[in-house]
Amino acid sequence: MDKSGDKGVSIKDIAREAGVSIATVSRVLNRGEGAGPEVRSRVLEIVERLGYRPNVSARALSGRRNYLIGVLFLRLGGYHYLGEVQLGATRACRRAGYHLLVEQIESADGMPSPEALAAFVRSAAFDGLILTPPLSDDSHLLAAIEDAAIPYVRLAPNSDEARSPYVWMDDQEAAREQTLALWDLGHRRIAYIDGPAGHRAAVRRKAGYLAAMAERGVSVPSAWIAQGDFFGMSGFNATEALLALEPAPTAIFAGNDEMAIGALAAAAKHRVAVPERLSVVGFDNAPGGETSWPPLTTVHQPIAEMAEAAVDMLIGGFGDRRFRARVQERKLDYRLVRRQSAARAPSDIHLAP
Amino acid sequence: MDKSGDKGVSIKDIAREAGVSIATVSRVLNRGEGAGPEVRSRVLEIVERLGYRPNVSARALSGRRNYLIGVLFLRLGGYHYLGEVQLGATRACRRAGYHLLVEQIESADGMPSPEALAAFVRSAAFDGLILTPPLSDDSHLLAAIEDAAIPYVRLAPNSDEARSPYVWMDDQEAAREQTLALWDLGHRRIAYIDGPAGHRAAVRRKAGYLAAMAERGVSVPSAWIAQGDFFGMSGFNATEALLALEPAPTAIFAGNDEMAIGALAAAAKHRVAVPERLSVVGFDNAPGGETSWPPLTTVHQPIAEMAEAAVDMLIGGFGDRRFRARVQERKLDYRLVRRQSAARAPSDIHLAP
DNA sequence: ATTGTTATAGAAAACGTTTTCGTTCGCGCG
DNA sequence: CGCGCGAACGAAAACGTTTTCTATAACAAT
Repeated sequence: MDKSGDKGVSIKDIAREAGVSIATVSRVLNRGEGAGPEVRSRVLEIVERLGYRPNVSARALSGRRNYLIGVLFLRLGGYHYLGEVQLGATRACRRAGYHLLVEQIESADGMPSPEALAAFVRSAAFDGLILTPPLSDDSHLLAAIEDAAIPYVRLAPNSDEARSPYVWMDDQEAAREQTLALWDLGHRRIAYIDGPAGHRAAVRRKAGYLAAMAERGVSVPSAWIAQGDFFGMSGFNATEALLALEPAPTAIFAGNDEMAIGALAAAAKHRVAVPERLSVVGFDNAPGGETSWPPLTTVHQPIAEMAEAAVDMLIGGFGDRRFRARVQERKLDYRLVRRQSAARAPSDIHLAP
Repeated sequence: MDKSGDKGVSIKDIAREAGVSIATVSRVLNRGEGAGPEVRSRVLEIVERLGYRPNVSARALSGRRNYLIGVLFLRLGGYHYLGEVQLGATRACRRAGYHLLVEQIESADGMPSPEALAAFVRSAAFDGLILTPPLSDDSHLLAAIEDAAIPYVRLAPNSDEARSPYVWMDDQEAAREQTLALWDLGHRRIAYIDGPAGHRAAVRRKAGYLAAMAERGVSVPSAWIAQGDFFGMSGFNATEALLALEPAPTAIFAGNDEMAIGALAAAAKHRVAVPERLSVVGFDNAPGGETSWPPLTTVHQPIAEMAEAAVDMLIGGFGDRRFRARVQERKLDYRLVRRQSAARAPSDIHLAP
């Protein structure tokens, strides 16, 4: 099809064909201006015809931009979050001609070594970085990135909000609403399964739960709050403990869907009917919640959209020298997803006519 | 800490510090030879001390290599596969100093447009590509990649095995074993939920199921084979249909775990006790299978290891001009995971002493 | 008419490597 | 003693861009 040699067509080929210098071609391509309209359209036409694609490496080497955005990810729970972030970020990158490099950090214990993170930050020449929780709050990492002077946007940071632009969702308000919805179904003994300490989502969601309970004048016994880690197994274990309580809670609010699904499994094991005797609700709208039995009532979190917004923010800020200083913030909406794992509290039956 | 200017230390800094030319430094770094032992150790020491990292772009521009490997992924079911592939591939890349670019292809219907794929292949300068199913069998894509002369390794290809190196697992044998295990538990009416047409894993697993049934002299009624698409919901629907059969199957083998979990949900909905009245088994060892109730009997597929092997194969073949021609193949082992969703067939009870 | 200003466009430097091609030097061999 | 040869290393070209600097032309303002 192409009569050219072996490797791709370069800017020189375009310049020769159009009878102009490579500088002109470059100008036309990067900023529309800087060339006469006649020359511009000729160059553009030839670029199209020859299927010219700028060499990323050369471009990176020469100019400031690398057209590369990195996402740092630490696995915590399943891959749903990762997948969605990646989907949204890829979308935004493609739109702007950028590429996405996702690094999944492995760590035996909770946190990866600061050196590993710093090494990664320096290893590739990113134009910008997206940080996902709980990395959004890793101060070593933040320092390393700032040291390298790389612009970054955080997803759902839990602290130091003024430190960088960020994208978030009101986890606390959503959890409050979710709790209140249980209350309105007649539940009074509502237990909560917490996520890992320090994780933003965990902290905020618990705060929302507590706020709702306080609003209704209930003081929450510490036994009602079980510790989890966002993995399904912890939800299972926590629920077994919660069900052994006397009196047992009539509803369990799990900090994320994976734990909620674990809770469902524990209830099934102990033959506690859901939602007849126990209501279970989660948070995230993870895919497993649709095909659990009963299907899970949860909160939809627009993860892909958040990632998309973060990348747009990042790319939009590239011209800006003082990007980091001028902190922007973008808040996205949640949505309650009512399925069948939550229903009226059993004690309510006695009150029925 | 570092007394240097703003941006990183370059090969020139090393050369100056060591009192040699940059050519020498480059030689020392790339092939250990080409310099005297005294000079070599001096250079190495300075590199270490100054924390020098070669600039990827410059290296890419100059040499042949770009130190970049791409993974093409089309979502089918959840993100478990993607996450694991990415984890394994990242590991292998990091070991060899490469970077990984994951592209998640979106598509409304089954397959993405050939143009979109071709554009992606050309867009970034990959040294090599990893293809995951079902993209492993997309002939348009394969042609585009070969046209661009990019080495590639396929994960679990379903056809044209001689076309490129590939990594696989014996899905068929595993499915056969899984089916036989159900047989040995006394099950005779074993139904199967198939994956999407054309998907290698679906095809092979079904073949294994059929082979096992044939081995035991059972002719499988077409009603026992339900059509699914690897998403959980399809397993749910298929199971409702299967349970309505007369006589109903005593065991259901779902082509993947997500569908198996859907099957569990359908059983729960219809109050069919698992595993007492119905056994359900899956395939993949996805995370949701651990926290379902009952925990799912399945087959562990070493996805991360397969991806790791694929990347190693790719990088190992880079020196090799005729990489594609000299087809290698690497087979990894599966492992049956026995949990509690499968047990002796109910009819067996009558045969008990 | 002269000067200043602006738009257009080319020449060339710069980016940080790898690699090719020499040059120098020491040394074994005739 | 002279010659050739290999090892060690430096000079410089090349990779494909972006960007700065400069030159020219066109045109407005004096």
